[in-house]
Amino acid sequence: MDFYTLSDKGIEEELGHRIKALRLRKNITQKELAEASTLSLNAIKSLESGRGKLSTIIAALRELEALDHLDSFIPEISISPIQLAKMQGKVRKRASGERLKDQAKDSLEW
Amino acid sequence: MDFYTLSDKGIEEELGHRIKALRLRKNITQKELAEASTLSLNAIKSLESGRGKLSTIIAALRELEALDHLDSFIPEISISPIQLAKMQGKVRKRASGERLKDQAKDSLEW
DNA sequence: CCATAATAGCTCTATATAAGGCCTTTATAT
DNA sequence: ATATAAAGGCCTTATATAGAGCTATTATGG
Repeated sequence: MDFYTLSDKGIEEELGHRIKALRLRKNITQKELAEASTLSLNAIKSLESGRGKLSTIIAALRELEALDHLDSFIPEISISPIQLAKMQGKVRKRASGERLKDQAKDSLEW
Repeated sequence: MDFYTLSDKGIEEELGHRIKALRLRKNITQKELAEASTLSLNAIKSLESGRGKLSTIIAALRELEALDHLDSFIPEISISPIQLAKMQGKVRKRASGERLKDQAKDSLEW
């Protein structure tokens, strides 16, 4: 699925549906998931409709045995050898240099 | 990385760091990211320290051109042919049947 | 078709995040 | 080494989620 074609709200709903699907795959109720993850029933309901905090999502995914998906969610950034050489092995901790105009931020060399 | 070895808080921090790395890869400041995603500077700071709402994460990832990662975050569930046959082609909308005891929820046939 | 349990949908209160501002710390360019 | 700006931290107010409880709807098993 291409998330770029969806609105933010659309993405939230899609992710909520997927969390619900994970729960149904294990055939457990919202109430059971809530108790197992020490979240409220309301938090689970909200999560499955696409709303919630990161901490809530993580607690639920742990019970659903789906934490491993988080790794590909926001992958570790690999720094290219070229950049590493340019930086003389030092890792950048802040954005710096001339601030770019809106358009120019795409297609950066790395 | 194996998230199951981390605490919920540890996972939150790791994801925050990764979002920060995504931003630095584009060499944009927290302020620029905030303005581009119509979020507050505070929301970006919180996000990079591991706190935030799902809607905030999505808005930020859109600007960071990392929305595609969300697809593997919580993947669509594939229903096994065996289960589909058992259900006579009907998709389950609720958990049902005997409620299982805590332990028995693992290793479900699907 | 019926009984029942799962879940959706609401209210109210408590708590956390979001927004905006200000000050301090520190990475980076010169 | 220094000037500067990015980023961290803290404060206040607004807003959204979390928690608890209740009723209404509806999928599911019998």
